[in-house]
Amino acid sequence: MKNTIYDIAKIAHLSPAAVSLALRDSSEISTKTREKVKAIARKLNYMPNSLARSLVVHSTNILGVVVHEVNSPFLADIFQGIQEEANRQGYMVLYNPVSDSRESAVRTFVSKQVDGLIILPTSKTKDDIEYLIESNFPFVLFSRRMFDDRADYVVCNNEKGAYDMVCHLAGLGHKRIAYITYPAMNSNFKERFEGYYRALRDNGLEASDELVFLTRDEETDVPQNVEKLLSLKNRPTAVFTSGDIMAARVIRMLKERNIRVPEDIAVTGFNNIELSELYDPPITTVDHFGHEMGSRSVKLLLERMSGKKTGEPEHVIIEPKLVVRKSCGAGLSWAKS
Amino acid sequence: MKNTIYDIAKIAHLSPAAVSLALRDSSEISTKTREKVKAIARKLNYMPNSLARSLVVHSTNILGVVVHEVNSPFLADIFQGIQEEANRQGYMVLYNPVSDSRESAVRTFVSKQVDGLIILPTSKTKDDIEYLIESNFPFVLFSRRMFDDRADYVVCNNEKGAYDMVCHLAGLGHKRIAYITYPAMNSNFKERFEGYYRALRDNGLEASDELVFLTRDEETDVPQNVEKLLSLKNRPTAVFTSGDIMAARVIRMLKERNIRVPEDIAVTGFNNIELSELYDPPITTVDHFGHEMGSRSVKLLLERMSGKKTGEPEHVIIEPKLVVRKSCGAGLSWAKS
DNA sequence: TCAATAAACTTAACCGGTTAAGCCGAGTTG
DNA sequence: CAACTCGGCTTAACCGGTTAAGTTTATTGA
Repeated sequence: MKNTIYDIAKIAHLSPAAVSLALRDSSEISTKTREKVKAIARKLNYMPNSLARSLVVHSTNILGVVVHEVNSPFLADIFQGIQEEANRQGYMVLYNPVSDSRESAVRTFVSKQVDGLIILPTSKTKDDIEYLIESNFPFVLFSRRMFDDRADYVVCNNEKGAYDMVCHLAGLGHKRIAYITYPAMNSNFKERFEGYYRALRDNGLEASDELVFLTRDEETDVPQNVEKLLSLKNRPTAVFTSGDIMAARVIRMLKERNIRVPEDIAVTGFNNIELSELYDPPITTVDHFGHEMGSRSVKLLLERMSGKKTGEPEHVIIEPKLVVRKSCGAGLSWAKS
Repeated sequence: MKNTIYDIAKIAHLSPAAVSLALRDSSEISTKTREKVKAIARKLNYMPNSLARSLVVHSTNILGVVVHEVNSPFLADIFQGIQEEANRQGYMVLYNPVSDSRESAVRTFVSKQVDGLIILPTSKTKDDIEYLIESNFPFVLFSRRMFDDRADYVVCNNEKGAYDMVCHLAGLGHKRIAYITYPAMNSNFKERFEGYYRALRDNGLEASDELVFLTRDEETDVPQNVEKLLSLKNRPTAVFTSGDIMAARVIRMLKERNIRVPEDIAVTGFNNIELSELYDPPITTVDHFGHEMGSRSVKLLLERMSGKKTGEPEHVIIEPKLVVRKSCGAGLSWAKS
């Protein structure tokens, strides 16, 4: 059942090398024997063993993806982008052990001889990335800025995204704009903070600590934060959140308290995950172009792997786009006042 | 930079075989040399080449996953389950080319020498599965019933899920229960149909063609179907949908027409994806236990691979669970009438 | 004390391909 | 007609590990 080129060679009265060449359509073999070889291969249901090939050609056509949080919906379209681009270019994608604490996922990947790595950098991957840089192994980071001067990465311009969103809210007439966010534990959230503050400044709006709400755990902290927000003497009329899921949670919580969204309070999100379009009301958000982020990551990685691109790390910054839907109250009469 | 056991052997004045044994903690090697070898390996930053190993031991510790629709949210928790269980057992997961039409994903996987395959069967995979059965390659199907007598699979009891849901709606007092669904193109949808009808029968309710709405494309067909549904002379008071996303779409559409959910019309879904808990109102649905489906698939596959399980194909049927939330109107007073 | 046994390695074949180098006979050229 | 070219194939080394079988030395048992 398991046939090799040796089996074919025997039947065809050829050397294994000839079979190998024939199967790969080498011009060194006559058309006649090529056909013969292929016919036999077909008859035997022959399947080449990629391992053997990879071992000698030093390439597996596999890309590794390293992420520690797998099920984040904001990763969904990024993965999709990675997949599609990788497949288009003839690569398969191998995902890392989710909770593989025994051993570093990166090491495992290198051992498996993947041709390149696509990594969502976290504090956990720091050592691994150092290792990759040292060993000159091709990789690209995505979604977060890290190792700025030493690594390729493709990220979204989070500062701009947040800035645009808050400007949009300000443009609708909102004076007090709250911000509910994850703590600034990585570049994404740091930059969204900066965008938020810059927008407030540029629009002459007050920036106050009481308008910023940190949530570590969505399930428990969001309710608390919403309560705090509502109890403010001068209640905000808009709340920008650093994620669509968070926005959805906030919206529902407000509605449960009979506060209308967007009529009483506008709520907006970030990322533009599938949910935001489906939600009621549809959530105004900023599209981080995850699909593009994924495909660009792959493209950049492949360029680096091919050796065409050398030297300075390249930093791809994807410009996000404001997606105006209902939850911000755009077009409502009160907003014009 | 790229070291092999030969490099280590040279330095340690040993044979490559000894190094190989030492690195794998074979008892055939003295503790002293083992330590020496490991020290050298560490110093050289040695990484074993899995390909070489796999080539001779005939195992890659990689599982392949074949799906044609990648981004379905109902796959998210299944994937998660597959990942986690696979990793727990020391396997990595390789995903198939999304749109790989050039060549069958299954063939590619077999060529890459994955140890086993987890397949969401569709009409496209029919030939591939025949091939796998013939060549006695270990695989397991999931989510859909197919090749009943010849393949292992793990599926959700869709008939029961639909039955329970419709019974629940009937129990709330609904007399006319509509069903908006994808066409019965696979076992899942077929079974949900059966469950729907059985529940109607068992509750003495009318089953009429005008209550069943087929949607092929959610974006375009759902609005149309909702219109049709609303224009029915005897308007249904509940609509069961064959998916949470569909349910969300229906709910929003109804609300846009100022029809309250669940007060005017109850709407329920299927699968219990993340969205359904977040939605407003939270969607009553049936949990298909995707995570468990994923992990059970892996477990079953590994049993088959190990040779411990032989003979008759095993069919794992996961019992779904009704998840009552708000969208069905449970607890509302009108429902009791 | 000497064969038998065990411990600790080494040798060499092997996994299933690829590929550089070599070989051979037919055709071309000077 | 010798020299050369070249198409078409074979040989053999190689990729980087694993493993069965063999070797050597120390240990044990009778």
